[in-house]
Amino acid sequence: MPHTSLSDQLTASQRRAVEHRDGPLLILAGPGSGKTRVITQRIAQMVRRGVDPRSILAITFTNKAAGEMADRVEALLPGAKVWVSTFHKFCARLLRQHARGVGLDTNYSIFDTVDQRQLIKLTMRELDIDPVTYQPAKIAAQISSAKNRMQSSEMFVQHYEERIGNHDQAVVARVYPAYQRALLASNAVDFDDLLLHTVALLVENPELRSELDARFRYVLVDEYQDTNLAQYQIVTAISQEHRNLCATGDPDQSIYGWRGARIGNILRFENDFPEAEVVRLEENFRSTQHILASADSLIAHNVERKAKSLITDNPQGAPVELLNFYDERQEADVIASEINRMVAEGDESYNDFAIFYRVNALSRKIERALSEHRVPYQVAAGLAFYERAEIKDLLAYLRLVHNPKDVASFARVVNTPTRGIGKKTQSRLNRWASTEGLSLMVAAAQAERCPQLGARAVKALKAFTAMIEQFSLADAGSISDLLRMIIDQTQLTRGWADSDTEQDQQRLANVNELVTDASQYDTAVGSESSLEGFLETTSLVNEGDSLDGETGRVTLMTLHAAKGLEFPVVYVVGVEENLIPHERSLRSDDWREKEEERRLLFVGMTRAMRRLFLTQTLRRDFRGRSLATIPSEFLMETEFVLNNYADGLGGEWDSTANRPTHDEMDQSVPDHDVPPIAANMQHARSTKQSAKLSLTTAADLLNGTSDQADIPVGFAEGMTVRHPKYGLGTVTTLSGFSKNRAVTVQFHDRDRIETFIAAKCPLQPVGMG
DNA sequence: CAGGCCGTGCTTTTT
DNA sequence: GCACGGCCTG
Repeated sequence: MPHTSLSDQLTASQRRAVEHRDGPLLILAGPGSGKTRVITQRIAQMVRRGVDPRSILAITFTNKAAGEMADRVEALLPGAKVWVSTFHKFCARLLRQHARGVGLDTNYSIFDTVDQRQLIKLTMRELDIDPVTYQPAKIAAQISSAKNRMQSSEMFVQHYEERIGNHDQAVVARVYPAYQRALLASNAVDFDDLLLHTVALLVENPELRSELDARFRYVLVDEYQDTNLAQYQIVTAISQEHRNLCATGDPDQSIYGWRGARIGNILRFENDFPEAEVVRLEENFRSTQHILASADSLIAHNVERKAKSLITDNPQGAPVELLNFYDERQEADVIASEINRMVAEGDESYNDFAIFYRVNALSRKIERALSEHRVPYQVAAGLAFYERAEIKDLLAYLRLVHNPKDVASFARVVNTPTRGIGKKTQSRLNRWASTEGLSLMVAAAQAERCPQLGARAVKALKAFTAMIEQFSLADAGSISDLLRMIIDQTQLTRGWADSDTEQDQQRLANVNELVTDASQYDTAVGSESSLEGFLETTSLVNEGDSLDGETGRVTLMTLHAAKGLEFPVVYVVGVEENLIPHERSLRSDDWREKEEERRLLFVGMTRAMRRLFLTQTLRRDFRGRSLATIPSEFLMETEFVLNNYADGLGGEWDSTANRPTHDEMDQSVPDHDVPPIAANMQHARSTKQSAKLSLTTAADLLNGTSDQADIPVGFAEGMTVRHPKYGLGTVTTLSGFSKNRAVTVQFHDRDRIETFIAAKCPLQPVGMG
């Protein structure tokens, strides 16, 4: 494609981003603004202007994003050697070359979360810390979060000793250093370490840093709003002399703060690089005007952001609809039958639909309704291929062959399948190996020297090590053959083939798939074939990426998983207080957490191209109990028309099954009344009519257009109130409508924060301030 | 050493 | 409400 016509297809700001070559560049790209296209064209443009492709490094977070970008660059510049990689893969490569610099051997293992947990558990046992009282997963999370703050074990311990920490921190202060030592002894790193070791490498070796700075003269980072401290330091470290750092992202789509991502990194880009050019991509090519206006109105309520407008030439489209249901059963049934109706009318096909929810737990009831209504669907969740037990087992054999010090892999397979090396034997071997200073494999090979072990255990251990030692890539010839050899000798799949349980058949199929993967790898890399390379792809690649767009199925996923995708018709279910915003963010004293929740809903809404439905119910099952819900405070910040199904007049919903009669509803839910917001909008009940309706914000409704005579409105933010039990407090938030109007109070005594239903609580207003 | 029973404790999850 | 992990029994 000649580049004149190419530029013609770009908007003015897109062109500015594409044409920009030297110096820092910040691309603030709103949802659906053609960001990936801009980045890839920019790379192509740079190369056409004489930049050496090998001096360009493009970094993404996911393999999927990296793959897409690589494909698009390849299409524009066939054969160009631009390095497109994920952060973790980039660091893994760098560390292979400089492993010694951080105390590792080049054949180090990469521990995933499961390995990590296992090693932490092992470490805790050695420290005599009860893994029941202190859950390894939680300890692991705290260690990971410390690492995200770039707090080494030494720093954590020091920090802990300087001020009195709590019980958990005392445990972490003991486990963290021991865990790091165990990792080193295993010649292994966890995901966080890949980044941290790289930072250490760059800090401790100024000459390496400047070598990389010079080698990667042009650095592009996608989704910059999701970078954590370590990633930020890596990127900035290699952009000091050659300050051609191009950061792209959208602060409004930062939804991984809880994993250490720092929205501040993108917000302060212009401080870090004062000479930066800033390009805003504000034109949206995805959604209708109604959808964008509604999403924009929501996100405008965030304080921590860069103001950015969302504009589109797309048609106005249908208004965003808020569907109000009696309960989640009805919610799921109506969604399922509505999808069927729209498909039957020929407007849409199943793969045009997506259903998003805040927590995975919500998917179950939707899935059930979809199958009952014969709606084909796929769930974007479940265990990733490489996380399945049988795959991990097989890979652990491979890892142990490659890195015999790998404790997690040893522990995983030493008795899988069972070969008489039980827990007792293992812990005796552990203890002995650590006093003797031997790795587990070496200790097991000379188990007869261990006085605590019985003859049978010794025999089993020696047989195990002898078996592992005869596995070698050189002898097997290829990785797939090595895998076949392992499967054959270990009898890992014994019994599965004859078993008629679905699970065993699935396991067998998975194992076969791994062998197929391996042979594909073998042929793809030819003589370069190495255990290292194969293991690296399997530990850093997630198969969950391969969610298909053309399956003819409705897609279900969490709001987090939805980022970066688009669907013609989107349902966001459970837009209720405590779900989104999630209760945890409401309990937090950090207001930023609620803003992240708002961004999460924003991300969900902006996935929609033509139709967007938000849903809420009056009651929802929560941990086995059915509770009255409170509408999400975010609803008041969006624009929608209400389509009420909970009043028995409901729209198109005529499913006879399981629908509560009015009598049932009266009995079971004393406060099931249609809120005024709904009553006010009863004419909005048919989906087909909605396009004719005028837009109303929930806030408008709340401000008196509706009949609310019986509602106590006497609360305001900032007001001081008295509670008979909790004493004085200050009203921090008001949310919900009508009878669901809720008041959140921060009590002055201690840290108590409580939310009440305004109509029913014993709160006495005492005055303002 | 497997299979069942009970108690616990619950977001999100790019790598 | 359900899933996972630990513990106990056959």
